[in-house]
Amino acid sequence: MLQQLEILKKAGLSVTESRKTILELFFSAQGALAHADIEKHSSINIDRVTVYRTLQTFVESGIIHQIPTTDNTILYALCKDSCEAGLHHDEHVHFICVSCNKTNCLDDVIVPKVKLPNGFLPLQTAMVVKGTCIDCRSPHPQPFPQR
Amino acid sequence: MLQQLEILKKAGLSVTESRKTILELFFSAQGALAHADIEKHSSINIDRVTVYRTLQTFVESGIIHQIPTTDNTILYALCKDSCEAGLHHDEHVHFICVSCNKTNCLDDVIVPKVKLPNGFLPLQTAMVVKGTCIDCRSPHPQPFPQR
DNA sequence: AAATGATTTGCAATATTGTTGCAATATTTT
DNA sequence: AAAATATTGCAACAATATTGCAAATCATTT
Repeated sequence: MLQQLEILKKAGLSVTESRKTILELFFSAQGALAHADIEKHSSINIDRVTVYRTLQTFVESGIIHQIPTTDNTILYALCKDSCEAGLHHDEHVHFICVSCNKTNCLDDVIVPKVKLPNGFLPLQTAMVVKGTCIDCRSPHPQPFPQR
Repeated sequence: MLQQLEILKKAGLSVTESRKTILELFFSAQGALAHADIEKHSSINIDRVTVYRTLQTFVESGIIHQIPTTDNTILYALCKDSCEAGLHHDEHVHFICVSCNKTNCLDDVIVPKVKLPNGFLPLQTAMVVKGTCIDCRSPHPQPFPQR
């Protein structure tokens, strides 16, 4: 709660109810969130348009980062420490569980550098692993699949 | 032309005009294609729905593979040799140029293995690099940005 | 604390994108 | 060539995304 406020201020953003609420949701979520997850969240009553604009603002301010997917959605997750506005240092691996459908940031697994052909200049690299997560392999799996 | 026909037959698919046309488009394209690229392609007059279904069929048959993006689209590109139906061996790096917006398969750059935390079981890994491609760094860049 | 100015929000309208059922058509098989 | 199967296009619909603008909220100054 205190933390959220500081994040917004540090990013130079106005502190509004919507932004606080959405930020809080990210903190309490166990994985990455899609636009639809936020919009349809039971305890939230924020206009679709505001959600779109808030997510965009947060990305531009380095508060959250995007995770690419192959299902016409964009997933968003909190940036750890210091992502500068616009330029994200989120060079960690993302894991999408095909069973429970949760997406986790593996913050400790950094994306390895690859050698590109001559002339290709990399700026940012995303790595997304699909598979089965630890919860779904443990003896007590989630009762219901998520998202 | 001959090649396209064989690909369809080998995949056990009916050889139809739509499929031949779309496959041909992939062969003549310089990069990956999104649904919209195909639908809006000048010389093509295929129903939206057919395009959706064709892309889905091609993915399931191992003819094309999907490339995840962070812009609410899915990109598709031809699979090189042997992708089995459903299970793709497209473990190469994809490069999205932030200047001309073309996406290339870097077929020779294979995705490195990463060590995941205990309990995480990987099935498939995607790696997408954003940056500047060789064409846009060369002395004669594309006159107009694409896509 | 109130007034001011700047920013943000929600609504409405619109545009774009994706899905489903079904009849007509095309393809494959016999 | 006819029968059986599969594909296509249309129509209707559903879901998702974008824009302009007035009302409301927030930050700043007094």
